[in-house]
Amino acid sequence: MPGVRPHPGEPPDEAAAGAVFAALADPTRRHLVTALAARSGGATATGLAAELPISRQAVAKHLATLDRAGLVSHTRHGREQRFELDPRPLADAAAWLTAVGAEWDTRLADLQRLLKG
Amino acid sequence: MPGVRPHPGEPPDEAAAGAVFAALADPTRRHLVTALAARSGGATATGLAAELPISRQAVAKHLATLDRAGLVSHTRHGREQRFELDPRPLADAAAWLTAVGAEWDTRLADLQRLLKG
DNA sequence: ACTGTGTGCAACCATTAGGTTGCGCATTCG
DNA sequence: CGAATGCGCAACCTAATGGTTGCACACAGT
Repeated sequence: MPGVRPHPGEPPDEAAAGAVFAALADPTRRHLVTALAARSGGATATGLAAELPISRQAVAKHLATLDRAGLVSHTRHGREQRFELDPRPLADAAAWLTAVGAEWDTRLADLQRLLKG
Repeated sequence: MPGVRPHPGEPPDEAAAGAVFAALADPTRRHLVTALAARSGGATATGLAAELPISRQAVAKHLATLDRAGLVSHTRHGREQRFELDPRPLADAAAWLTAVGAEWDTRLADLQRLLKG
């Protein structure tokens, strides 16, 4: 199961997490990610653009952004290029989130322990 | 433990997750979030700006952005305004990530089951 | 009462981001 | 071969973003 399984022991990769957050900051990109998550066979830029109100080139740009964040892998198949989701960086982002939440929780616990005596 | 504890049963809040991703897309904002996670007492804009290479107003803008995303709560204390981390929206973002990862995993499993049998 | 410190508001600036159109090239299909 | 389809590249436009400076106002401490 290569999906999202954050492991508390590993220090969160700030750079990778930041790249993922930046990539997922755009609603269109989030839609593309969910669309790719539902198509295990992968999809083409034109195919994805067909179900969106924007042009193919805009989709291609978004896919390039997702590629730079490591969230997508592209394979040339004849004259068409299929994009497939790579969920591994999602784990880095999830790890960052849980790390911050955990830090907060421990700080809060420290504070309460301090107040109680 | 009010921190990050994603619950698979609940459908992920797309809007909240998107707001969190957009908020955390900026490295300065991520730094502010981690800094606030380490200070359970909260911090002021000027205090946070002191340990950053940018102006107080820039920090204030970032804090306002984090506030809009629900990641921070501000309380006026005399003439100074203290900002405190609110980690709850982080759970929405984490839930979104795990949901996408889980979707991908099941799609992949379906595909492999299809190929094998 | 006066001075200093912390905020808030506004104008302004440069860069990035999301999107479009147009064109040229390669590959598949009739 | 010729037509159509899918991509990639480049130029361009607009709006948003991250940052700055300047100023006015409120509250604290002496």
